[in-house]
Amino acid sequence: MIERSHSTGKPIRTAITEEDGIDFAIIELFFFAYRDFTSDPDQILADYGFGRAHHRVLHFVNRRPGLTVAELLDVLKITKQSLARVLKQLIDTDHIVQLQGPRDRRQRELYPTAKGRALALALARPQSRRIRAALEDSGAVERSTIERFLEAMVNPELRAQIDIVPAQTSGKNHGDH
Amino acid sequence: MIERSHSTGKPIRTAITEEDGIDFAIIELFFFAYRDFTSDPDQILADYGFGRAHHRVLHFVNRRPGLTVAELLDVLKITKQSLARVLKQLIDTDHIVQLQGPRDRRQRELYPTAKGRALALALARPQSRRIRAALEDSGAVERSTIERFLEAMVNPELRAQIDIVPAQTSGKNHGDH
DNA sequence: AAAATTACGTCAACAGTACTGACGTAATTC
DNA sequence: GAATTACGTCAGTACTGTTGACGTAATTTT
Repeated sequence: MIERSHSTGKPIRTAITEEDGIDFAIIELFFFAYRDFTSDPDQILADYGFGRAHHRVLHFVNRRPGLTVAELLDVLKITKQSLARVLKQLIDTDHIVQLQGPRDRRQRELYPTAKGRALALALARPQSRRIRAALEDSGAVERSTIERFLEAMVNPELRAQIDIVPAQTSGKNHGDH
Repeated sequence: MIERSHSTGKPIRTAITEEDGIDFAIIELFFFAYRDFTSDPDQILADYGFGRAHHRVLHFVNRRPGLTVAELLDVLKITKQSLARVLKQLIDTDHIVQLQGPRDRRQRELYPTAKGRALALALARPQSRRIRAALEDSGAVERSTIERFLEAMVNPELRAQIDIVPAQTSGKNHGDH
């Protein structure tokens, strides 16, 4: 049973090399780094019965208060139904509130509550700590260096999403009304 | 219905700032970068009816041919049952073969077939291309800089896993027999 | 003003990946 | 000979994601 059934391919016993100039080292490091990067908040989320999806929603609603459901879907690149369940839970648990859009009353603007902001901060804290430590531990690495590299890893068409980050308190849309 | 039921928290209208020294910028960039980084292979995998889990197994079996099931579980940080389905499919489709461990016959050493190696390479190619482009686009960033930063992001206890990477063709264990 | 479109919510059905806990078998170690 | 180990497998469950369809209120087009 363990001996392969005489028609299968032969085992290759040599490790895959950097042949063809493939950068396996960084590919693998990216996997390990992201795995551990997300493990910090995962533990906190478990106490609330939340998952990674809740975290992402909470993060972006705190980063861009007043964004609409459609905008959020675009940033997360998931479907309406996927968002619906998670968003409903966050609203029911009073972490997020919806307000009718002032210009277009069909839209729902999403805002964090004090509770939602506190949780977003609690989730971000260990991640930020890990980043700071990594910057220090890895020697004379400047923050901007990492920032530029990560930004360059993002699809060019989607880089616009990153720049939507609020400079101050302004918010890109309807600060008035 | 859209007006929150008078007992809910008030909306916070200001964006979360870098208050408390939280590095939201890099946190967010890491999310976007990883999302797009994994989207390349995801498209190829879909053609085979495989998912991201298959990719990870295939990657590590190619990187460390001859690793055992237990070692693989340890690297991936998933449970036996999670691995079982995925591994079975990869074996059934002749991407991976199992050989009885020479020292301990209870163990199954995992090896890629030619087919499995080819797929691993095909999946890694676009990711490597993206990394190279990002290194170039982001200016005078050295590969080693990014490598050191990512390594520092990994939990110290788990950094040992990274170093298991074969230097050449050797393999850390039983190259003989 | 009527018709078309848009923004959102929701229902149903399903897939992939992860989990826990339990049990069985062959091989190794005590 | 008994205990332990490595692996496979079964059952049941949870989370996050998918597609497709339908309904409603609000806005835009004609």
